[in-house]
Amino acid sequence: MTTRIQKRNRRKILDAALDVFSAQGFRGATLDQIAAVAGLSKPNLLYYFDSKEAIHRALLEGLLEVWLAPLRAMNPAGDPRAEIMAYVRRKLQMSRDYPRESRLFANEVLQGAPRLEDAIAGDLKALVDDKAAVIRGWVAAGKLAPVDAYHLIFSIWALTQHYADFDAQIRMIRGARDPMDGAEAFVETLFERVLRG
Amino acid sequence: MTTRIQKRNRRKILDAALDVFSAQGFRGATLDQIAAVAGLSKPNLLYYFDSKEAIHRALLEGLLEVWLAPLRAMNPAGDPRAEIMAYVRRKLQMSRDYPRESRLFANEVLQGAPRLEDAIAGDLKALVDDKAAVIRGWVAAGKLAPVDAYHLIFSIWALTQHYADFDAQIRMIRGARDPMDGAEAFVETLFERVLRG
DNA sequence: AACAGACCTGACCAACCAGTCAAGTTTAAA
DNA sequence: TTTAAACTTGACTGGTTGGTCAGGTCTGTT
Repeated sequence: MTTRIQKRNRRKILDAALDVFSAQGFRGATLDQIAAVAGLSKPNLLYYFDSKEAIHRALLEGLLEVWLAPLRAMNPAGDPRAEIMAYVRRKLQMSRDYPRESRLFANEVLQGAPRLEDAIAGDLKALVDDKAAVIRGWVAAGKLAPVDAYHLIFSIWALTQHYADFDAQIRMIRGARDPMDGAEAFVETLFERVLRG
Repeated sequence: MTTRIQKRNRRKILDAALDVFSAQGFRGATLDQIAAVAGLSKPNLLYYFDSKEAIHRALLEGLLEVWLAPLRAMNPAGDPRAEIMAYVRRKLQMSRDYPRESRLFANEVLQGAPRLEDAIAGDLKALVDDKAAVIRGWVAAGKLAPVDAYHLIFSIWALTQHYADFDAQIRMIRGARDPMDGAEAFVETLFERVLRG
């Protein structure tokens, strides 16, 4: 049974942890920082979660489904180009709406994904293999320009997540402008040309 | 005056530091780890470098020029499409040859580029602004399909560096295969289609 | 109001980590 | 071979950090 207070505080902790972990990485983040952002004391954090690891694990677990949802939504029965473009658009929207989540994953993967190995080698790989097969099917049926399915997926990840993950760099280069200004149009045009063949 | 031993040990330290910093980030790396990889004692590291910061700074300084070289080599007097494709190829080659360097930068930028602010807002921005102007010139002269210069450059970075930075993820999904197998062909085809208009 | 359980915290601890230092060993030039 | 400078290190220090705990306060139920 979870109380009203538990719900509120767990949410506060996870939100603060997302702030700090995504900006500093697991090792760089401290419980004191997370506690300060959450507006709670450090021992109180550890009243709700067993350890720093446990907070991080809870974050990743909660996020994984959200993160995979856009790819999962790709419909094998739909129009190939429309389905892929819809996926691209959903991913771009996620970079805009959830940059912290993107950076949390990026930090993790960049450092060898020690805490995501099971999820990536399991669920994620299965999903990608599945959707890659769908794309290969579309190509084989002549409904799509010939394209390597895995690299197509990787390139969608690379382009969409770049805007969230390298936000600091883009800001410094583009100045005050919204870092994603024009990004959607560019990326969509790019993939349209790729899929047109 | 630098002795033979100084030269060898500084090189050993920087190579070990590149290993450790690129895999763990600045905060995650410890001098003990770097010392162990370098095969030297921790006090000995600090005999050659003033601090952990100083090692990191030396790495970044040494790398920046190498990192910017491919873009710098883009020749305004050359053939637009050939110049851009040559840049793409050089960047891909760097992802393959220097993945640790790519991850070192990625770690840094991901965490807000605190130690690279000057370099990014200075040299890098100036170079990108310059080359973006060149690309806009090519477009204006009708020598290149209309394309946003900044986003074109960002997309080249995103796609090429993704293979180095997210290597762990790609390995887990693609298994034993070389993570970059087919990447060159895919990325080159992609940009050829983008530039063809 | 009284009670039980949930919630919260100051003070503390052990491990870790960057950096110091005094005292050694090695190197190379004379 | 001598010698001075260059190099190396075990032992240490002070600060940080994840985590504990005893004892407190708050909350909701009867």
